Amino acid sequence: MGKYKEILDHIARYVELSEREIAEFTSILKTTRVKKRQFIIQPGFVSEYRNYIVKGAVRVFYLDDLGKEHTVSIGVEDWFFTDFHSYLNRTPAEYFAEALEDSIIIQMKYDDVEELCGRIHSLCQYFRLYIEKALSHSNQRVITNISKTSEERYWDYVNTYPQIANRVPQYVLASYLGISPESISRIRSKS
Amino acid sequence: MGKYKEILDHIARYVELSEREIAEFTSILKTTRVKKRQFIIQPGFVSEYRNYIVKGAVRVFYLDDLGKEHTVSIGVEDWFFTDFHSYLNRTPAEYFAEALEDSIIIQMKYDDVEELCGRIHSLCQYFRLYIEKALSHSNQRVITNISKTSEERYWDYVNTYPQIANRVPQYVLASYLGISPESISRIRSKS
DNA sequence: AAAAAAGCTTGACGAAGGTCAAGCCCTAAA
DNA sequence: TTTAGGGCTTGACCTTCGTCAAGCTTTTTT
Repeated sequence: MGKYKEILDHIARYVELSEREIAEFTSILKTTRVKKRQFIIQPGFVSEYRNYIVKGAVRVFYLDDLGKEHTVSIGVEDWFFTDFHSYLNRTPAEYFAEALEDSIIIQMKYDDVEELCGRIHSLCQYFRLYIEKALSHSNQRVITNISKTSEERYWDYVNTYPQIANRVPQYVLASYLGISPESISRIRSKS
Repeated sequence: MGKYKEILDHIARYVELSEREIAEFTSILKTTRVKKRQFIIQPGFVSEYRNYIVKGAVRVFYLDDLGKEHTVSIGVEDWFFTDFHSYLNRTPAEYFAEALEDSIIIQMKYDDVEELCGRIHSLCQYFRLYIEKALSHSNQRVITNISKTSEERYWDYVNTYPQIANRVPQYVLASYLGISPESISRIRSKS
């Protein structure tokens, strides 16, 4: 079971699973390798899985009517991602998920997760606690977006996630923060 | 138990609770009445409760360094609100929650909710499912904020929540959408 | 190693929307 | 019914930031 060490450690930070529960949980997992620039989720197809990044980096983005990209999330090791709306409602995705590097991800199907959460209380607890944190984080992002200037948002991000900011292309960061790449360039050149 | 009908109906849309579980759950609930303009959460104090609105309207907002208000959420009947970060971490709140009308809210304490979620599987399921939906919604709001113009955001909101838009002051809606009240006024006068 | 693709920078320009200030309107209290 | 306060509107102005275009640098591919 060494191959699922990372995700099991992640869960262990929230709840304790028995040997039997671990076995049941890992039985629904599937490891997938993707190459840089490969899509894991595409509009039109249902986002069947919750995806956990073991190694690499992935961004989720929305392509608007004018062809502009808007990044929903940037994930590296130990992050989950999916098109949540598509995943929860089994409707076609509206977002792309694209590997920014060659990556290894662990995937778990909606039906399997729901079935296990229905049977295993501690797993249900884990997902509840994890998602609550994610929600608090998402709320914070909304407020940051409407209350701070571009420059503040940029430096906040770079200071909070310096390793991610160095790792992803600047235009990805720009579309995550809602700033044009040119403006990011100008902000950087000021100092 | 007629007094908890609304919130129990809300839960019943996600999971089924036994008589005994309903009794345990309602035992941790407390009903509070607040007057218009009264604060339910204030910066500096821990947001102890998850709050459910039975009747009335409440907004949660952040006051920035320059004294500008930024609305995190606008809730009416059948909505939950809290300062999630404060509630989850038992740290002082950063947001205000203010009654926009005389309101009736149901409150449940963090410790009580956690204790019950640890014991009652279906309640844990309920919160998990509800929060997952809230997260998907919050993600959507982030994307709307960075990808649409002020005018689009305004009309989207008014079309999606016409009854809320009519019920709350325009400056509240403005600070929710990240637009100045003057601009909202101009957008409206165009048509 | 050469060619192509992807990403970053800089400048000129313009539009969207914020700020400030004044006045109006409506509700609720005296 | 008058007055005060809260909320909304309108105008003038100005700042921020996005767009377009061109050139440069770095990375990837053949």
